[in-house]
Amino acid sequence: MRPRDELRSRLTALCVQRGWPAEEVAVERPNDRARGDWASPVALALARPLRRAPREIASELADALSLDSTRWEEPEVAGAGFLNFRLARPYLQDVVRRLIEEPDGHMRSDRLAGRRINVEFVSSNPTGPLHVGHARNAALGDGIAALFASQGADVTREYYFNDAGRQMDILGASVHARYRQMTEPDFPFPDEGYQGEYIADLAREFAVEHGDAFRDVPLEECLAEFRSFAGERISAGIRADLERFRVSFDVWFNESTLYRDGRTEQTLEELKALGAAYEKDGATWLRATDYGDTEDRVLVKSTGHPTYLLPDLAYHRDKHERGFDQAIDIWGADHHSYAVRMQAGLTALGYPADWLRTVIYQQISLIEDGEEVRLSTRKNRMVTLRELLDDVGVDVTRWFLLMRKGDTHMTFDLDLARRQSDENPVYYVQYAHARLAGVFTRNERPEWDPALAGVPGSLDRLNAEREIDLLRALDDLPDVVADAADALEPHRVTDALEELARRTHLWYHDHRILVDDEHLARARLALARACANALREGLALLGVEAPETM
RNA sequence: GCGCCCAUAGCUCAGCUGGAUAGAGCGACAGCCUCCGGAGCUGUAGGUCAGAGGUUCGAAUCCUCUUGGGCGCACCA
Repeated sequence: MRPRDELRSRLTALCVQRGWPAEEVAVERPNDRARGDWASPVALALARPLRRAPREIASELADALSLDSTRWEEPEVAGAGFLNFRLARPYLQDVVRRLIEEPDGHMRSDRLAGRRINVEFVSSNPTGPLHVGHARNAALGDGIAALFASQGADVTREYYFNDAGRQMDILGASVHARYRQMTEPDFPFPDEGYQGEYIADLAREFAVEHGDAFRDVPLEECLAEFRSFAGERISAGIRADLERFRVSFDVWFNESTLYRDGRTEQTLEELKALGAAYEKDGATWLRATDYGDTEDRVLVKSTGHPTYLLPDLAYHRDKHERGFDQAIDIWGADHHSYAVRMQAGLTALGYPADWLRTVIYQQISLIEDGEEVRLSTRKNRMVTLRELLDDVGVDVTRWFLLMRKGDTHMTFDLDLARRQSDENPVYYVQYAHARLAGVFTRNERPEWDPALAGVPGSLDRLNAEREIDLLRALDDLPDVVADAADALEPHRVTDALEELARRTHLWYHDHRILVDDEHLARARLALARACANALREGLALLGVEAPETM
C-alpha cells in the first residue's frame, strides 16, 4: 500500500474506533517538505466537535498509530496541531531497488484494472489540416489516455470524423472553384468557402490526377468527386501528422455509419419514449433545460434533417453500448456550451452523471513577430501542427502543450519556440537523463553496474541530504501519476518530472558517483540507474523521448 | 444582456479534496569547470495572489458583487 493510503486508512480507522466524526481523513503534502513527507490536519478539524485542544488530539492519534518503523519515523505534532509524518530511510532507499528490478513499472498501478475507458479526442473535421489548437487537443487526449493506461485501465483512443455534414460540401465546392480558377481566373469562389492555401494545393493535385476531365462539368454533377478527393487527402494528412506527433488511434469512427445503421433514429425514438423530446414549430427538441442547460435544443430541424446534436448523442450511445465504463471527450473552449447539452442528452438517456467526463481546454493564442495571430481554418492564416513540428520538433511541442493545465489561456510564442528552444524545460529533463546515461556509457568500472551486478546491498549508504531529496522525488511519482489520472491533468506529471530532474542535477553536481569506496560507488550507481529509469518511464508516459546523448 | 473559463513575481505558469513563512522556469544582476556531460550549479532582487465584502479555527483555493480578458449564445458544423 502506498504510504499516503496507509496513513489515511490508519487515521480513519482510529477515528472511527473512537467514534469521532471523520468520514475521510485528509492526508496531504506539507507546503514545506522539510516538515515531513505527509501531514494531516485532522486534529484541527476535530477540535471543535470534540471540544478538545487540537494538539492534544494529535498527540493521542500519534501515540495510537504505532507505525512500522522500517517505513516511518515517529510522527510529530507541530504547529497548531498538525500531524507530520516522515518516511524512514530504509523505505526511501528501497525505492532504488524497486526502480531497478522493475524499470517500467514504477508509475504503473492496477487500481483501474478491468475498467474500459474511451478517450475521444482531436475529432477534427477533414476540412483542413490540423492547427496548433488541435495539437493541444491531441497532446491532452493522448496524455490522459496514457495516464489511464498506466493505472491499468483498458483504454481505447478514438477519433470521430464528421464526414456527413454540409462542411464537406463546402470543402468540395472550394476545391472545385480553385480547380476552375486555374483556367478561368474569374470563376466565382463560394462565399463560405475555405480560404486556406491548402485548398489551391488540393486543386492542383486534383488537376494532376484528373487533368481537364472536370473543366466543363457543372458543380452539381461533380461535387461528390471533389468532396471525396479532398476529404480523403485531408484525412490522410491528418493521420500522417498525428502519427508523426506520436499519437495513434485505435478506432476511427465515421459519422456516416450512424445514419447507415439507423442509430440516429433509434436514439431519437428512445428520447421520445423517455419523454425527453417533444415537437414544436415543426422541429423536435430535447428537454435540455430539465437537465441543467439554459435552453432546450433542437434535435431534428423542421426541414427533417438532424442537427449535430442527435448524431452525437447516437454516437455516445454507441460508445455506451460498446461497453465502455467511462467516456472522456476532449473539447476546445468554443464547444463548452455543447458539452452541457451533450451531458443533458446523456442524462436523459439514463447514464450516470460521470459516465461522460469532458475536458475543456482554452484556446491558444499564437504570438508571431510580437503580434497575436488569429487562428482560423476558413481564413488563410493558421499555424499547422506540421509547421510546428518542423519548427520545434515533437518533444518540445508535446511537452509545451502538456505542461499547462487545460483551462489556462496559454500563449504560444512562435518566435521564442523557434529561436530559443533550448530554454524549453523539456531539455532540462532530457539532459538529466542523458547525463546519467553518460555515467554508464563512460563507466570505467562496468562490473559495478547494477544492470550486471544486480541491486547492491549497500543502498543504506545513500544518506547525503541531496540523495534523500532525490529518493523522495522518486517515491513521489506513483502518487503524482495516480492523482494526475484521476484529475485528467497531465501537467502534474511534467511538473513532477521537472522536480525530479532538478533533484538529479543537484545531486549529480554535488556528489561524485564513481568514488573509490566500492560500496558507496555501487549504491550511487544504483541510484543513477534508478533515476534514469524513472525519467525514461515518465517521459515515455508523456510520449517524449529520453535521449542517451544530446 | 445571458452562460462557461480565466486573473498569482518583469514574462510564461504551478500551487493537488480550504490548512502551517505563496513556488518553479525564463529574464535581470553577481558568482562557480584541474573533478563521471557547464543544455549544469550557487546567490541576490522581484508578490497588498485583480479589487471589495462574506463563510471558516484557518481562504490564492469556497460564496457574492465589481473590474479586466478569452470563448459561446443558430432549426451551422
